[in-house]
Amino acid sequence: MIKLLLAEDHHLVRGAFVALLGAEPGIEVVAETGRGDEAVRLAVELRPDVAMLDIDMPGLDGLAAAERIAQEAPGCRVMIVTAHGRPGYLRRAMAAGVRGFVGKDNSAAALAKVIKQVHDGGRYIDPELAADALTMEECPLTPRELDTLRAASGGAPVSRIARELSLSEGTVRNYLSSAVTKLAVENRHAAVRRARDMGWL
Amino acid sequence: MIKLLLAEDHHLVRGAFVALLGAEPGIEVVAETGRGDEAVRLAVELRPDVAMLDIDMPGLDGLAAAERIAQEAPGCRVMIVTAHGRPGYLRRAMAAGVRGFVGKDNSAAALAKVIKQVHDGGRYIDPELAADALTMEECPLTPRELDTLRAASGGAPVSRIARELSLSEGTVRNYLSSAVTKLAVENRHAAVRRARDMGWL
DNA sequence: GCCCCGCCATGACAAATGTCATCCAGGATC
DNA sequence: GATCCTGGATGACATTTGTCATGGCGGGGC
Repeated sequence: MIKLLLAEDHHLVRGAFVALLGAEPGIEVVAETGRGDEAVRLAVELRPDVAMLDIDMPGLDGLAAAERIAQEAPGCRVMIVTAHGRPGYLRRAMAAGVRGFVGKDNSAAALAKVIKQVHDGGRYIDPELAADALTMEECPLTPRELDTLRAASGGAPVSRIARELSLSEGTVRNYLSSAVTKLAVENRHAAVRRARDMGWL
Repeated sequence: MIKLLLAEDHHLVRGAFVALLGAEPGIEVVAETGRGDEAVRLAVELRPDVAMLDIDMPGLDGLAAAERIAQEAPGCRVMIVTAHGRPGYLRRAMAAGVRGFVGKDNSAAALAKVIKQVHDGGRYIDPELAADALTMEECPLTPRELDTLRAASGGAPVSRIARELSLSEGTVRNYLSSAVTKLAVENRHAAVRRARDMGWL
C-alpha cells in the first residue's frame, strides 16, 4: 500500500483527487492539505511514500515545498502535478530532485500509474512538457536582471524599483534594458510577461 | 435523477469531478468536455438539466458559453465553478442568467448541494464572492478605454496600439491616461493588471 | 432645440523609460 | 603579475510615456 500525501490548494479539486485516488487499489491517501508549508510539515511527521504537490499554493509554492521535503524527509518521493506547463518549472523541479512531473491534462489512470512508478523508484516526466523544456534555451538572465524584473512585475515605476533594491535608477534601467534585449521584446512589461510565461520569474 | 453536463479544461480535474459527482446519489453525469464551444453543442444536443462550467477553457470561455447556452438551450440551468474570484466575472455571470456561482475552494458535498439547489430552480452564490462583488463599484471604464487596455495588455507600445485600433497615438495615450486615472494606478501596465484582476478586461 | 457625454483628435510639455559608452571589482587564465 | 572577461554599477542622451488644455462631431435625454 502506497502512502500518499496530497497537496493542492483548491478544496474541491483536492477532494476530487482524494475520491479518485482513494478508489485506486494499492494507494492510500494518508494526508491532504492546501498549503505548501503544511505539506512539508506533514511529510516530515507522517513520512508518506509519495508526496503529490500542486505548484501554486499559499504558504509555500509546490517547487519550494519539494526542495524542503527532499531535505527534511529524504525517504519521501516527490511528484508535481500542475496546470501550468512553464518550462522553467520543470527545470526547477528536476533540480529539487522531483521524480514525477505531470500536467493536469492527463487522465486519472495515467496519474495513478505515475504514482506507482515513482513509488517504485522510477521517474516520469510528461513528454509534452519535457519536449518544451528541452527545446528551450536556458534562462539567459542574470540574477540581478531577474530581481529587477520581479520588482517591475506589478507595473512599478523605475524609481520605486530602485529604492526597493537599493540601486540607482540608471542601474535599474540598465538591467531592464538588457533583459528586454535578451528576451527580444519591446519593453520591460513584455519582458516580465515573457519571463513569467517561461517560469523564470 | 439530475442530468449533468460537465465542462472543465483539465482532464485530470474533470475526471476527478466525474468520479466525485458520479458517486453522488441523484446526479448523473451525461456528458463531459474540456472546451466551451463543445459544451454549448452538447447542451443543445443532450438537453441536460444542469450545466456546470469552468471559466477558463479553450474555444469559448465559461461565461460566454453560459450566455450561448441560455439562448440556445433555455431549459438547461447553468452554474459556474471557478478558481478565480474576479468580482467582474460574477457580474457577467449574473447578466447571463447563471443560477449558481461557486469557488473551487468549496467542499464536494457543498458542490453537490448547489447542483441540486440549482436544479430545483433555486440560486446559489458563493457568499464570499458575492460580498466582493457587492462592495465593489461597477467598472468605470468606457468601451474604448477597455479596448485600448486590452490592446496594451501584451506590453505593446502606443504606436502599435494606435495602428491596431486605427487611432492616432495621441488618442490612445488619452484613453490610457484616463483609464489610469480612473483606476488610481501609476501607469497603463498596472491599469491592465488591475482591470484584469477585477474581471473587466 | 439644447446640453451633456462619449468619442476622436491635436499640440505642447514634463516625466518616465530605453539605450549607450564607460568604469570598476573580482575571478579565471596564462 | 598582467590580462581578459563577466556581472554590477553609473550618468548622459534620445525616445517614449503620461498629462493637460482644447476643440470638433454625433447621438440621447430633457
